[in-house]
Amino acid sequence: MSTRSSKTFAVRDYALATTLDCGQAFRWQQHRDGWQSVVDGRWVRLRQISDGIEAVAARPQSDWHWLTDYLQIEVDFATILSAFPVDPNLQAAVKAHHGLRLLRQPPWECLASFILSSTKQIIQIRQITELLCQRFGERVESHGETTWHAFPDADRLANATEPELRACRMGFRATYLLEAARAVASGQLDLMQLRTLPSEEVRQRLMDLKGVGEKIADCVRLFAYGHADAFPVDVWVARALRQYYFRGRNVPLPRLRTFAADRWRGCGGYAQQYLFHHVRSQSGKTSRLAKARR
DNA sequence: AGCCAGGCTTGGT
DNA sequence: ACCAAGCATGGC
Repeated sequence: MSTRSSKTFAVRDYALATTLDCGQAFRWQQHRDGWQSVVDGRWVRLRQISDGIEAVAARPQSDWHWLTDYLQIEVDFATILSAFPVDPNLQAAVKAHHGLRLLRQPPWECLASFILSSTKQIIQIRQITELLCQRFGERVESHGETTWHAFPDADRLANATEPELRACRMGFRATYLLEAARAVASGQLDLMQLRTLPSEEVRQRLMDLKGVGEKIADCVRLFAYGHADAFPVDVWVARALRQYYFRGRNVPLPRLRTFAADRWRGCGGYAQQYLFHHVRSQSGKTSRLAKARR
């Protein structure tokens, strides 16, 4: 078995930049032609190359499973698409963002990040997460100038104080994060065990936490546990659904959820990510156009 | 039921 | 330049 600090993964139909920067994970930073972050406590730099992804770690790795699992590079893209019902709107989104993938994130980091995400915009979630990692995460070995920290584990955060967390500018979310950290650290909530439980039960156990509603529970189901049916509905997805399927009518959230569950059956997760990204990037375009016209 | 709770970015004026 | 809106959860 080779142990080198860099490795090339052959993978087709993988839009690395879009995948890392589309609001499912919050710690990826662009660096020249690549992307850097900490995955499961290991610093890594990724770069899109022809027919694959090149990874550089801080030190030699005999086993890259931590990364291949995170990136889900074994997933066959065509299989995902073939599960979608015929749908011009979704087809347009898939065409525009071909190769956008879902990541498989470590459950605690995912849960904590999305607790911090409530009523926050992506850029702010990044800022809060960065502060949290700098102040509470273990320093990790890396290449380059920047210092990197692991995402702080639940034990560490369970021993933090609410004011310390608030100082990371998370506001009222501090109590929710602290409660979640204590539940996980004490073993009262076993995130590993959730892997083995049925979807509905996972959802319920997550929603038992204060600060975790339907949307955030579904984000964790989708991005950490890989539940293909999870369909988190945030403002953007709601906007996309109303625009594409209800002629812009003001359809209430619960109706949108049942609509999505019915339309995509078990495979709404990927559809949701495409709709989310598509409607967001279109919104950016149209507002820039509106500005340019003036 | 409707408002508030951090705070930072974006968009409209 | 300034000001409002957005954000998605729980508590009052």
